[in-house]
Amino acid sequence: MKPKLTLKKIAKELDVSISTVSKALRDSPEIGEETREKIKAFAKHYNYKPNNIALSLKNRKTKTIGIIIPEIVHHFFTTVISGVEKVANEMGYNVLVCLSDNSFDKEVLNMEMLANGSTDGFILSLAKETMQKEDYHHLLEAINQGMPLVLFDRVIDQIACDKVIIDDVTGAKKAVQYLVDLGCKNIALISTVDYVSVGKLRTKGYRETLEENNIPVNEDLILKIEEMEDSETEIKDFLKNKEIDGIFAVNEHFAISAIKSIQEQGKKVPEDVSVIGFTDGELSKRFIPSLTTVSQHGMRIGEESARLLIEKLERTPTEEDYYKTIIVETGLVVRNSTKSKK
Amino acid sequence: MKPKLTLKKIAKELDVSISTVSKALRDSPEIGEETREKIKAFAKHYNYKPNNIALSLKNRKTKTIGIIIPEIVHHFFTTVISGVEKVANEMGYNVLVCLSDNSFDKEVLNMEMLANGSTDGFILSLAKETMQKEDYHHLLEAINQGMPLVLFDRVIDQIACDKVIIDDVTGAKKAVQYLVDLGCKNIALISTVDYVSVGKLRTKGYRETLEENNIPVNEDLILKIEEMEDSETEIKDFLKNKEIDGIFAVNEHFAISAIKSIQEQGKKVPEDVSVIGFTDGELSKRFIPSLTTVSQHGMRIGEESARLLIEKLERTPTEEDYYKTIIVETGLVVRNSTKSKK
DNA sequence: TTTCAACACGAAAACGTTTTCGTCGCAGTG
DNA sequence: CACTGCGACGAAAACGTTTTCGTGTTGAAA
Repeated sequence: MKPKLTLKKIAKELDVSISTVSKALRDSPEIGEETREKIKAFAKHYNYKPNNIALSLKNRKTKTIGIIIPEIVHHFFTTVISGVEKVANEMGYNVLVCLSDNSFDKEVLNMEMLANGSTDGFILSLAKETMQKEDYHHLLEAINQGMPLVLFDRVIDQIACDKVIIDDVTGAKKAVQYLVDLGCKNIALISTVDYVSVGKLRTKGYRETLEENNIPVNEDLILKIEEMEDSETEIKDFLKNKEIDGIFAVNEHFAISAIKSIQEQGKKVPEDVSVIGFTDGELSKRFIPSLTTVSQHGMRIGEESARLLIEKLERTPTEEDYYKTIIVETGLVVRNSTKSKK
Repeated sequence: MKPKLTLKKIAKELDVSISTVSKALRDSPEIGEETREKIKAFAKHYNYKPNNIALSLKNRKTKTIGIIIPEIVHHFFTTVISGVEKVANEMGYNVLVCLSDNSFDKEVLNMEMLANGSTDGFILSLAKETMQKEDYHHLLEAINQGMPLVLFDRVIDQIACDKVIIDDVTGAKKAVQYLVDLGCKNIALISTVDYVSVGKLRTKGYRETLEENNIPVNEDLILKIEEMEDSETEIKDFLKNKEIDGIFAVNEHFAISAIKSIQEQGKKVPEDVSVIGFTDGELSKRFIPSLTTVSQHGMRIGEESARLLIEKLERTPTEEDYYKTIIVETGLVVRNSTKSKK
């Protein structure tokens, strides 16, 4: 086990000064050709790699970006990570991934851990608990310390920073309109509680579409779920004895639970009931019947977030500060959980 | 935007020396009570946090561990990450996640990125391409530089380091034996190519179990899949015109593709064919019929890996080096893709 | 009054870089 | 010969810590 090679060791070995070694390796014209070649040959031969920690300290930047997500089980978030990774690595950045487990405290803790030098900036999707508490002091603090912040997916208006979102309202509208066009008259909505912005916005799209089509909104057909754990039984109860021919669910899991319940009732999907989910994950593809979903392009979201963040990181400090919000459009992926259009 | 508070600034502000501030904050008895309290009050009020980079440089350790995984779409890997995160955070470590995308080059690149100071040690599951090339110089190099390494899931014997694996052979045996006990006579195996150790070992379990039950192994009933992309059609072709009543697949996806194909043939699962998969992911639970699977406890694997790594990191250098291999047992989760036992 | 601990604090080195600013020797010029 | 200029290199500061080793000031003991 040989300890890592440093400039100092090279310098001693070749009997020159540290500065000379540093300059030679960076191709400074100050150094004579002979010495330069000698040093470079030596460094290459012994596989010298500069120590990133020292560089970070010197440059006051780490070339890594932190991404904090509420949960990794959602396939959506994993595709976002891939997108961030892709762009970040292209630009020479590392990516540090942390999980908040939807807990406010863990989110704060994670940010504090990363803010003390580990990271140049953040990409994050807020924990459910955070949105509930509406306590954003940790975000403000980061911004205040000059750490750029990009919010994605679960964002809030109150914070001034770059944001990458999908158009939830329009996405929901596409889905519900599709159901209406299919001839559905009684369309149920299975959503999350309103403090998750996603739930609120998709609900909005649902309502607006119905109104636009002169279909009265029946509050009995709207279910708001608080706890993921109980969702399956809640949905089952909700669908009991209801006359519906269409369901719009705000995520895969709800959609699938709904289909199961429908089938247990002896009805068929899509013949009797058409179901559309949100978020195009592995489940949607593989489930039988495969799910018609609103697809949000996680990869794109990750890429855009990373680009936004790195842009902020690399701009000269004099440049004007202004914040962008990028909207990544959604698509409707039609599969087998909806009737085919005639 | 206020720049971060440092010891130096506190020192200047309070008109003491840097050393005094440092000592006061670390409760050194060298410092008089009055000064100590004054400094601590000031630091707390202005929310001083030591700079991790500087600490890393000084201590020559970063308190972060890097985890490199081949792909994140496998739900299994995400649970491993959670396990690592959990233990790591408990012990005051950060976790840096990188994806190799199953590419040898990306794996090497990632390791090089992390090895230069970003990380104290590695937890990794080898890329498919790496196992194919059998080129492990990057692993050896890391070990050589004194960076502990823990391999999990996809491991190789040639490298001397800590390992966390599941007992693939036994896991496969459990599954196949279960099928045999169900009365299946013609059990097919859908596996990956042999250089993925997982594929090889599970195949071994399959063969052994059949032999133990005096069932001849029929090579025509064994499918080895190279490319995930083509798996669906390959499986469909494979299952055509075959008299089988049981299938053991080495992962969820293969199992589900198999079920789909079976159903398209007009046969029923589990009435006509019982199917067992490997890896208990979201898909297995949600699919209809829900999948009977061999469950490998990713969370446990992650936890054990992290524990192993941190143990190595924190042992005093004089202690004897020796390597452990931890085997995390598998379970059989019985669901609806297999006939019920009579 | 001198001497010596004990106390409270500061100076400086070290971690591994980069970069600014010397400095030294030598060649060329007048 | 005296100056200038330049090529080639080194010293040192800086990034933010921790820690070792002073050092100056007390108060008390001799």
